[in-house]
Amino acid sequence: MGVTKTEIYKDEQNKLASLLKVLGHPARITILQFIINQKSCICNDLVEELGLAQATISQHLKELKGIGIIQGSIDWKSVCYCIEEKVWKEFQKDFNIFFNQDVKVHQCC
Amino acid sequence: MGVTKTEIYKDEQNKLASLLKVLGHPARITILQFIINQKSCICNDLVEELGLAQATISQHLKELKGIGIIQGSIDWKSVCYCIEEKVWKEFQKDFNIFFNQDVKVHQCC
DNA sequence: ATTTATTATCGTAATATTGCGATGTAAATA
DNA sequence: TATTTACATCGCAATATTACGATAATAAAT
Repeated sequence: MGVTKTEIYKDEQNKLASLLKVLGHPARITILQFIINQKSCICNDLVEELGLAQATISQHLKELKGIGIIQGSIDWKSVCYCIEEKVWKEFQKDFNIFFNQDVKVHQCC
Repeated sequence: MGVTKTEIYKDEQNKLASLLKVLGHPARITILQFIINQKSCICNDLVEELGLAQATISQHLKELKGIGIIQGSIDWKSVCYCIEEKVWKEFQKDFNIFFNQDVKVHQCC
């Protein structure tokens, strides 16, 4: 075993879970914050900032690109990574639908 | 290797990431939704609803309890799982701080 | 054409997660 | 006391993730 049984869930649940999973790593949270804070969006700067190997940063960037939340465009001789606003806003919406639900307490609690 | 280097990140980043990681599984999303929807909060009902083994459900519930988002109290001869409202609201706050940031686009994008 | 700079990918070792059956535990019931 | 009910925990096999060094790949500079 060891494989998540995605087929037993609704698409919506699988989608939300996979977004949260990608965001559920401190390196990727840090990368996103660094990009958002406008300090820079160059891969090498992230390597210096985080102190992880370049291969590792590249791998994390790939996962973030995979969910579409960032996008890389060639700028001079580097790649500039930016937040993909449209996708970011979709995520906000998905998260809000889930987290801003009315949470009622049961009788037994 | 294979170990996340948590020591290189800020506590805040590690905390947010670990919350998101726990939520980043479709079974746990489904369990939360099921509890929220008031249908039931008994472990056995979740076993039937999701179609996973009882041991597996129990494990997922343990992880959710671990971040404090749910709480189990003994009700008759079962355990009633409920959303821990205070923690849920803290999470909402943490997530909103992160996701509702102003996202500006760089010059190069 | 060669070198340099920047990023991506490959292969691998260490570790973590997922899911399950088997077993343990605790309380209610017969 | 023995049995049943409802969960929790253990131990395991399969798979996934994390991080890294080495090595492409690409484009600019020399």
